[in-house]
Amino acid sequence: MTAIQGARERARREVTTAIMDEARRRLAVDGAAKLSLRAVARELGMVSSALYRYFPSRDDLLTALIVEAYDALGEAAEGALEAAPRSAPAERWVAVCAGVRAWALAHPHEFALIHGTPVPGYAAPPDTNAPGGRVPFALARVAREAVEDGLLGPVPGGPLPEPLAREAAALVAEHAPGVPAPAMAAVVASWAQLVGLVGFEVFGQFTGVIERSRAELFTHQARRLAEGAGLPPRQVPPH
Amino acid sequence: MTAIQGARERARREVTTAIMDEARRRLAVDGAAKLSLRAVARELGMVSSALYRYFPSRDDLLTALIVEAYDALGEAAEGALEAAPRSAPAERWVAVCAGVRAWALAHPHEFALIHGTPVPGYAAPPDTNAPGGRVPFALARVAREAVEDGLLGPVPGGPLPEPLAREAAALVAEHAPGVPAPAMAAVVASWAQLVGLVGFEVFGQFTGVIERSRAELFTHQARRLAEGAGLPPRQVPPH
DNA sequence: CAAAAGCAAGAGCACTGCTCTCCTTTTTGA
DNA sequence: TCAAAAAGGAGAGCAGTGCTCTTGCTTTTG
Repeated sequence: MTAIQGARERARREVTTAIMDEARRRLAVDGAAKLSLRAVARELGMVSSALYRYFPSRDDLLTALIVEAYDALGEAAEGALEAAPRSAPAERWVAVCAGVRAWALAHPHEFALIHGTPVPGYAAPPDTNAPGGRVPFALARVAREAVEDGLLGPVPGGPLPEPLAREAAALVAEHAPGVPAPAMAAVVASWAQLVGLVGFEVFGQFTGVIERSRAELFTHQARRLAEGAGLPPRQVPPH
Repeated sequence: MTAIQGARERARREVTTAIMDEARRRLAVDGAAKLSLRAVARELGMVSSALYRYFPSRDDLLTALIVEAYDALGEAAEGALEAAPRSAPAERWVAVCAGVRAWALAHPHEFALIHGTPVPGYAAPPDTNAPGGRVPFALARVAREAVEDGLLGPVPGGPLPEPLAREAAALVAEHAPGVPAPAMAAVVASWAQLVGLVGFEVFGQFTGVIERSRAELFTHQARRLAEGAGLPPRQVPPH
């Protein structure tokens, strides 16, 4: 009525976010695989066909939710990074890992959306690449800033085999200048292993194996991943 | 006609395995989420309702496929274990990891079935527990036999925090007598991290990051996981 | 050899993603 | 100012889904 730039555009934004809110809610009930456009529309008091004015297909709604989830997870990781003191790289690394874990446990269905089984026939569009890179970037940033501060120690595990050294060097050049290639390889692998640890918790695969000390096991392993990237523990033990 | 124990029972077995074969085939096409009983029945030249004589619901068919996949993966891991010489525990460990990876890459949809997003509203029945434990058991067996042979070195990472030490000790008592608790905790965590590494490859999350040296990265990390469990590399480097 | 059990077929229910046509409301441009 | 254009909503319809129920036929069993 009074708004600049048209009431219609504003209404469109509102309906769009209402759809995504409801979709996120239904995600937690039925899961991504059974996310139903009709159910979302019904809950919103609109007819299913009207929903196609906002999202051309079910997969496009999914894509929007995926991007949103990647961004939320990335924000959790980056937030944990900012909050940790730069002088203790290993603790920063563990903080990022813990941030990822906490977000995933609080949003299991959205975590499943981005790190569970990919929907067959659904190819993640390039829009998801940048937000999907935020967590590994946060890990790489810990390594990069440790290098800048002269806090990166030797990376255990010996020299990298040839093709891996080359690819790691390419990643270093593009995303984390100054970081040694073995540390970069460790960052990438740690990312996958971190998701593995978190996924086991979120998907309940530790049931009956580890029940009461999952947080401890996780932290313990996150610390070891940090070591693997050349980030020494708080005080170097005398050997 | 002539068979002992009835031709009917034999026919039932044949039809059951034909259904599972076709379902596995369709799994590779449409994925677990879109596995359709009707499509399976259609391909087999039967009507959909007839299929319910063999599997009371779609989820029961899924369960049968899950158990089968767990067993196949477990067999791959155990086969790799048997083939590796007992005198080199770290190499055995890496061999088990490589066996898991190879099977997963060869059967991505069946891997997704057991280590992807759990189907909402579907609780894995207890039948899946035993086959699901075969891979971690294989890893634990490497540690256990290394202990028996006096080949298990010190486990890095310092002492376990209290609740974790207790749970790890319980696992040791039940499944791997003689293995130190820190090594057992490392085994369990390695299992999750192994699945994380493999999952990233199978689900394509390394796309655009690591392309040509995934095997090298994987082996490198599997070796580090072995170290984390107290399995020393082939020759201890002089420090 | 009749009764019982097993199995296939088909119709039907309530649901899904998606398309198309109709109609109303809002925005836009001359 | 007012008609043309764009946008959105409603409903019917298509082809597909999991699953149930009834109807017959065939095999097994007592």
